[in-house]
Amino acid sequence: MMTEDLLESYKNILSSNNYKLTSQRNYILKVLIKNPNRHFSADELYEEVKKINPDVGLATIYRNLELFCRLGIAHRLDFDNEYKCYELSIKGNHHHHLICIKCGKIIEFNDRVLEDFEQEIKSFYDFKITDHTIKFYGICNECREK
Amino acid sequence: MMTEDLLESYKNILSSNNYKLTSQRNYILKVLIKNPNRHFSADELYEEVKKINPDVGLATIYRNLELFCRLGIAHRLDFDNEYKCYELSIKGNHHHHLICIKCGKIIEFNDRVLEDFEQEIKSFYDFKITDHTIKFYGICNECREK
DNA sequence: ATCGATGCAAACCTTTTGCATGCAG
DNA sequence: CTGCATGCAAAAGGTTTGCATCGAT
Repeated sequence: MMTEDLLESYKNILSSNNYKLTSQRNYILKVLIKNPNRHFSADELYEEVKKINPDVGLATIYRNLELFCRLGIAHRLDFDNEYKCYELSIKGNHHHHLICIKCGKIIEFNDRVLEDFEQEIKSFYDFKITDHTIKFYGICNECREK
Repeated sequence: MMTEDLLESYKNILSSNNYKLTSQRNYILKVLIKNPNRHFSADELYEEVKKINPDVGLATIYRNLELFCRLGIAHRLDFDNEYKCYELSIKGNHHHHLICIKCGKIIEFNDRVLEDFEQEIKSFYDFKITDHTIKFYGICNECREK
């Protein structure tokens, strides 16, 4: 999907849910779309958006990240951080993380092996799974060589 | 393993690493051992320990939770909370979580199916895995019936 | 014109830190 | 005794909120 189409689809989600298309929301979405692999803290996103529009408020970033999560446009990532991180929920971009416990580097990987496992859990625990996250902790190749 | 043995083994870890066996550490360990299935925030643990010894300080709880994690006695859980949660690292108690997105209930489950998958990741990404966490989000049976 | 969205600053909440005192080894 | 551990209070850091104003519809 092109980035313009992505932006349009997110705008559609906003307006069809009766949220206004403000310039701030536009800027925030553009920054998120331009950096699909980045895990943004509210403050990092704030710094990026300020480069385009220096008058944004940090509170607006927080309020909209929360809104985007509620609308499924973005989602929170739970790392060991002291702060919350977010990324866009792009279909087909489902992935998980390898987290190096030495340098903190995060490697993304895709998986397709968990579907059988999910089915087992679903029947055993009577729990309808809608999403999952997997994190592997370990030592990356660079840290091992040091 | 009996709870007394557990307590002793944790005390051994502390003293063999030259940390003192203070009454506060003793109380904290006892509360954690008495509630092996509970995910404690620092404040919740503080409240429990205060029931035994009303003079503990919250800072002591924080300092010791951090210490216990460094020594492998406990570990952090990364849920969607605003605060950090901890639980004991009991051998043989490795488990993962089903998290209901409606009521927030957390169901623990064991897994033994990921070993092949880990091996694949290890060779493909050249990443030495030492630990992993899996979280499945969904709707539990009770919430589905409502 | 209306009412939601924003910017700013203050408030909030969890976690960390500095410092004097206490106590385990 | 010695130095780590503690309690207290203050500080820090991220996030939320109140309120007046702005601007999308």
